[in-house]
Amino acid sequence: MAKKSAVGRSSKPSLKDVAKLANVSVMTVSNVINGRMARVGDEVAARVREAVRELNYRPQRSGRSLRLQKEFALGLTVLHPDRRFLDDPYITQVAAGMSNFLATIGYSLMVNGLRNLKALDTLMERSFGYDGFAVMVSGEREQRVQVYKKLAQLKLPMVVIQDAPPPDLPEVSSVCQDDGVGAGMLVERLIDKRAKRILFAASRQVWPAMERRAAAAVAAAGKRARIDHLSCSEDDFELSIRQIETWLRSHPNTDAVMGGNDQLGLAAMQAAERCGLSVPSELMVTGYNAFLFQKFSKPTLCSVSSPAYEIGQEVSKMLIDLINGDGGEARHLLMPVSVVDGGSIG
Amino acid sequence: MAKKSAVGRSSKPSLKDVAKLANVSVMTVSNVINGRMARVGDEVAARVREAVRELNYRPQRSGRSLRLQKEFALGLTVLHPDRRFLDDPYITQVAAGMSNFLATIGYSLMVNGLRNLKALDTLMERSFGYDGFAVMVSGEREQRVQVYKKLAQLKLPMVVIQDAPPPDLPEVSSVCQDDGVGAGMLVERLIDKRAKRILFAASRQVWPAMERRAAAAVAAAGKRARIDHLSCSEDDFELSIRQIETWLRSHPNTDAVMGGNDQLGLAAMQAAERCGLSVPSELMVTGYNAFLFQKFSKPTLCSVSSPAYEIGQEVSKMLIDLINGDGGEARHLLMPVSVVDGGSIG
DNA sequence: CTGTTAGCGCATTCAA
DNA sequence: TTGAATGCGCTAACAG
Repeated sequence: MAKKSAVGRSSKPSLKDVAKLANVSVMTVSNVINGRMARVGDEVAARVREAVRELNYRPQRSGRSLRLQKEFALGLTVLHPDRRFLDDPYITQVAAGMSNFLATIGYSLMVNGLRNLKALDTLMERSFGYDGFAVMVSGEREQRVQVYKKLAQLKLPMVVIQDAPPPDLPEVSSVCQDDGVGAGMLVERLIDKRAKRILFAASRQVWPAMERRAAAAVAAAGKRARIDHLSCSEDDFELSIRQIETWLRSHPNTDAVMGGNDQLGLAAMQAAERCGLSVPSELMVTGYNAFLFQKFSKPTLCSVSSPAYEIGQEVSKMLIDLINGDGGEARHLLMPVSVVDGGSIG
Repeated sequence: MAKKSAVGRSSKPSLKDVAKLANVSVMTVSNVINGRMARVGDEVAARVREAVRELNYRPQRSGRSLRLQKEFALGLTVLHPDRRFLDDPYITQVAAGMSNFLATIGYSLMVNGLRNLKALDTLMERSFGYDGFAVMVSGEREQRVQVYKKLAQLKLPMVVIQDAPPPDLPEVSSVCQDDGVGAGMLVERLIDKRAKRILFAASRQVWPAMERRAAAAVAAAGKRARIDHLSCSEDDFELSIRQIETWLRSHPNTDAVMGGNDQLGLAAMQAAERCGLSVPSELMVTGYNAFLFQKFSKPTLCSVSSPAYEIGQEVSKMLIDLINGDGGEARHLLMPVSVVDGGSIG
């Protein structure tokens, strides 16, 4: 008497069930399902399709994955201390871009929020359900590098979003938007309008892209204008306003505030109002990324449009190429940006 | 000579590789990995762990899934015509709540945006990588019901978010926030402040929750106040403002505008300003859901706090229970809400 | 054109 | 305490 494994067969129908009902072999069913019609006669195919419909059969991913050694999914991993890691519209747009692109090729998107390095360790001990992943990391450069190195140990195709991979990981690709140019264009506009002293208001939680924007602003200003820096609480909007307000009161010769993103730009608008400064005549304000918020103020915020959605698409394409072995060298994509006009600079 | 299958073994290490290196059987490795220490000697366990580290072994999900007939993942499916289906902060919070809860039990979250019914058909033909899913659907009730019925054919655990499942699907659970109470409380406040005529500004893209808010407002007002309705373009903020502005100009006796969400509340604030109406003395304004936006206006928007994040967590728990067979009857959870004060009603 | 065989990685069962 | 056998659902390769 043969030994019996105790694995209950799935309640879901399998190829075998369909094959039995249609009176064909499992391979024939597989061929029909996967559109290999050259290998199946029309009449048989019809019978198979009928059986599929009758049983409400749908291929099971785990079997296919095991056989083909592919998970047919990509991951999006975000390292951010706030539990609402998905709240940032930037991340949201990247996720939508990835999900929509992947849907066209039968892949899925798995999202992962990690609040700290410990969560990363936990994640890494587990098995993964994807063939490659994109990663967005907040925090200081040193910590970010640590994260990238750790993730690289997974030996999975990986693309870094909005940051430069560390130099000792030459095989890792990246996609960034051209924030150097974006911030530079904003500074030019402000200087054109005779700004001599500009405050760059960043979020306290460091994002690499915001650091780049700040650095680019300084570089673009050169000796023509002075750029000050302030880091503001990110999750407490009221606090951000007060921090900028305090700064404006103690530095009354400030001509403009550049927000590291649109939220901070909006905070600056309100800070100006509390100081009795009219925008743009007495204080100019800019934002960055121009998602939903950009139009929420009056006058509307001058900002820079972000290709975050397109970044999601490009990242996905790069990962798919890497998975299929068409990757070649690591690529570093720089997506163009453009200024979105708004009354906040006149 | 034995036939050889052409399936290349994975480049990733498997239990077999670890077993060979540690000079034990695969089962011993499996037992160590899964913490079944009662079945393994300490010395052997240490040897296994060393081998695991050396090979950088991580269990492969596909094998485990196939064996246990579980995918260890849940899905979040959103039906919304905009490609930026994830942009709404509501969805974002639900996703974060799900993802964070699932991370604690070793599950993953897969997100799916569907722009129309055709995309739904495409999705349904494919194999799934999850054991159950939550669904948020926009559109008219009739279309929504059609979607729920179709999805129910998957025979997977399913929970509807922010809508009532159709009566002929008694096995489907749901989670809603108590928008009847929320909208009612807002109306009470407005009537307390002597509002007689109130405009409810909804988005043109129908969401069931917004319909409920509108209906609850009418019910709460009774004969004490008149509730008018306006549907506004959702993605074009400037257009929303103009639509509300037009309405206010032609109905000067309006006392208050209730926005179906905070974006619409903000649009109403700007429309008021364009009409020269001061808020709240000449026109009161409320929003709904109180995510990021609520504080963006001056005065801040009176709104209703949404437990969207908690909904994400509850939905996940319900789905996990259903998957584990602890489900019992269909449950219909109603999450409490509370009013968030703001200067926009005085 | 259709069927048979084999094995992907894992965990349950039973034997040693 | 450890090992061997078995099969979950699927598809490449080959045989008929």
